[in-house]
Amino acid sequence: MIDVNLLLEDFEGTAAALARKGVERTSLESARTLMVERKKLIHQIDTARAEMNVASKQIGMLMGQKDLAGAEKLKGDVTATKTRIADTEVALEKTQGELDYIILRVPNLPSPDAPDGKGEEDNVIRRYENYDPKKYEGKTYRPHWEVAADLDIFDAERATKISGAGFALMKGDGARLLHALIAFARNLNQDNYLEILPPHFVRTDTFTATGQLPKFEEDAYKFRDDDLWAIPTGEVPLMGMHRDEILREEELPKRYMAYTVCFRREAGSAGKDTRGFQRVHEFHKLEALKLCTPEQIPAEYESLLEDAERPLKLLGLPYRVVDLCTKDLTFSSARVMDLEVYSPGVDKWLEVSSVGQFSDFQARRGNIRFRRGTGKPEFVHALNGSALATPRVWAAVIEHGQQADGTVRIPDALIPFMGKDFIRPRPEGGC
RNA sequence: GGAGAGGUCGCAUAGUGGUCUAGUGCGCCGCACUCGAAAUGCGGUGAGGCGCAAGUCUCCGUGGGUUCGAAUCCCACCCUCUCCGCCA
Repeated sequence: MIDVNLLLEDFEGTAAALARKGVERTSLESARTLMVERKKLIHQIDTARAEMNVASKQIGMLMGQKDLAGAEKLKGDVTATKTRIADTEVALEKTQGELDYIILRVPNLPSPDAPDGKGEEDNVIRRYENYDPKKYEGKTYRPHWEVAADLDIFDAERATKISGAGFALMKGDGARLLHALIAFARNLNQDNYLEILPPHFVRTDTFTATGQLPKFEEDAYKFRDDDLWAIPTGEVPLMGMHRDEILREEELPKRYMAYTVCFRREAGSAGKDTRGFQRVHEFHKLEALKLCTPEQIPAEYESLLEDAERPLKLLGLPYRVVDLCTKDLTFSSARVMDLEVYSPGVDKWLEVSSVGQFSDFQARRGNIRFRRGTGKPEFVHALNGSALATPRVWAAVIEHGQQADGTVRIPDALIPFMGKDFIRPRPEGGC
């Protein structure tokens, strides 16, 4: 959530920044009015409570002096004050509820550096890497699901048989490729990130603190008998780790990575990008996340972007870096660079990583702070991105490595993790 | 899953209805003493809200309840420890 005090301290500036994300000025004005009302009510309640505390103390003194009549009289006064407090509290609760409703739906302020725009078409392509259009001219590239089906390393029908639509099942070298990709990426980052292997199921309070609820409730898997949710990304447990903590400035930046399975219901996206391996309910991902001070953001963001690009470079995949415009930024992000790999099989650019700055938007929700010396706690700033997301990178390796004879060439960098240089059809009867 | 014990201001502890606006020790910060340090002494030492400020309100695992008044009593839940049972 945003800092609500911004609405009182710098309403015009805040409204202008949020307008770049398409936020209506009227809802912000309502929030500001509610803020003023809220402060007024809190002041009334505090004053009344102070009266009550004094009176209660006097009652204790009178009782000690055996002045029961005096005590009884005061009790009556306190009861009246209590009623008044209760009434004001009801009003406060209502005001707070209305304020929360608005504020929880206000997106993060975009970074001043983020390009202006009205939608996807205004995103700015910063650069292309390893991409030469001529390389694909006059050549036929089959989509990954065809190549994979012929090699029998991916079995969508049986995945559907056992779990329903939207699930993947990998076989033989397909499964091996997935593990190789993850191991490869973990290796690349092992010196710069502390690896965490977190739980995949988290409690409602964690899910709420990291901003998944209420917004993504429809897209999450919930357990029937326990208060647990299946994580849609490793970001959830990683952000949850330091919830309600005050870190020391010297501890920052914290750099974490976590390999997790990610679970998403993808409700409402049926039929969209669903072919092959592009959108599934369960996939594997290595997530990188950093917590830092505001001053550390530029350097940490740059290195995070490099870390997200490195595997793509080493795998020899053509990709481009897309600077998302204000309107295309997600709810909680201030700045995002999408990494999109070119898929020659479908002639499309597919997002494989979103490297984002979230400023203190998430930390405020999760109450993650740090302290400079003996100063007041401040909220930490968060950055995160996929260090490697398997479904799409897996597909890209298959498409780019496909050979005329139906085999798939494994990129050199991946061979040590794959244990072989080609994926070939399995011999009949062999394992 | 069953039985028992317990969760207090960074750590350790005290506190069983009214100077607890939570005491003490350790740690930490400041000052004094010192050439400097140790030791010692004195003072301070959490988070959040409201307020220009003085100040004030809330927080003793969480949420309810009883009471004029709750760390303290009652209920539910969460977590930790010990023992028993069950089980990869």
